[in-house]
Amino acid sequence: MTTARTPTRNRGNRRTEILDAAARLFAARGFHGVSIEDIGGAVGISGPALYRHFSGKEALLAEMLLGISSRLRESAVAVVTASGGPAETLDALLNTQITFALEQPALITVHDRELGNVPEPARRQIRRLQRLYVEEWVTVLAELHPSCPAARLRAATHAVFGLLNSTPHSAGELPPEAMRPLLHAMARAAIEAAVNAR
Amino acid sequence: MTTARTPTRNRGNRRTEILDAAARLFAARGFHGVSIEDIGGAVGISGPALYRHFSGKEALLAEMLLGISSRLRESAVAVVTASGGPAETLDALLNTQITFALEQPALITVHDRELGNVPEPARRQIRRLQRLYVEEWVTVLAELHPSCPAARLRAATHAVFGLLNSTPHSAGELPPEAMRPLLHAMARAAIEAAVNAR
DNA sequence: GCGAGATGTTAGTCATCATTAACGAAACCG
DNA sequence: CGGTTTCGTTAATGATGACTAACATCTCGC
Repeated sequence: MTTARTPTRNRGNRRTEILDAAARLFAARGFHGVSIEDIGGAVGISGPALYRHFSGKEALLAEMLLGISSRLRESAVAVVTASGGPAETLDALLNTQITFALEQPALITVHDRELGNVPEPARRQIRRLQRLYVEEWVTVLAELHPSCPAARLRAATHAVFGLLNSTPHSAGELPPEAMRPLLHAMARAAIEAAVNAR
Repeated sequence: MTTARTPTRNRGNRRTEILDAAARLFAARGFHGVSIEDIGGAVGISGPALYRHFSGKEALLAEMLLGISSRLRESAVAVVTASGGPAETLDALLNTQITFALEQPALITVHDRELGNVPEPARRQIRRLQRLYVEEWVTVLAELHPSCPAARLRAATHAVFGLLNSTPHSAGELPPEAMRPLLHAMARAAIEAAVNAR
């Protein structure tokens, strides 16, 4: 009915298009605050058509979170293996996380709010990837500061994530070109302070 | 039926008891992920009894967020007016925010996730209180660093909130006695770095 | 002792929503 | 072309959940 849409070249794009729209909606209103109809509407199809692409709402969320955490983890691994010294590695880790936070604020938001709504086979896997991601950071920090206990490094890492992921809240305060070095400098300084215990 | 409960000395406590339980549930599963029945069950009453205390689920959330943001704002005002120099004031602001984040992680979580579910008369007021709270911080920071543009101070403030409010994620990594000075040192260093632009 | 108010309870009601069913049409394959 | 796959559509269906109604009970002020 809706004229000749979808020129068939949308081969695998529908899925990612749906995932993108759903991420925005979930970030804005929460998983349970968004209906299947809302998600479909956001990409121009309506309601149950989603079931041609995903087996259900929870499966859609699971794939979304799995995608985010594995992308993050992969980029961290890439940075760490390609590395020169640990100081440059830390810099690169900061840069990738900042880029992600600035470019995909919706994904960042969903990533640390909605894990509880993922059903169990996938949840464990996502948690595992998240843990591995944190451990990449902790390992690099431990190389830089071997005398600092791991628990403190882990706590500091979480705090830095909080700092960097605050961008969804401060959207619009500064242009991204200014935000990027600001976040980098703040995070670096915070890490230094965390490690130089008293 | 349920024996002789509620010795009548629970005069205004039921409301706050309900608000506490609801905060924990909302923090864990999100506003739409929690039913009226769940909230009632968490305080030993069941379901529609809540309507004896609140006019509805959204009103309950509104009162919760209003309470949080006005408490935060009040404590900031108290700190600022009682102040010696700006440096001590900033320290005191950090301490109150850290105390709040460590002692009431559920409230912190709800506070920056669920504003979108508050209906409109109250939402504006909560936003206003949040804005005023941020401005208390920005004012103090501006006294300390007059040459730094306000937009940058605001962005830095949001980033520091992200850092301090990360405690719900890092729960259990360190005991609160260790967490408190760690967060304080990290936040202080991050602010210094933010202000010493390049 | 007794009406009133406060606080609960259980049984509807009415929406919303995820999911399924049954059906259509375009594109691709042969 | 004719059949199959792909991607949509619009009706059910069945749960769940917010809110209302009708009905106790308990404590108090008097």
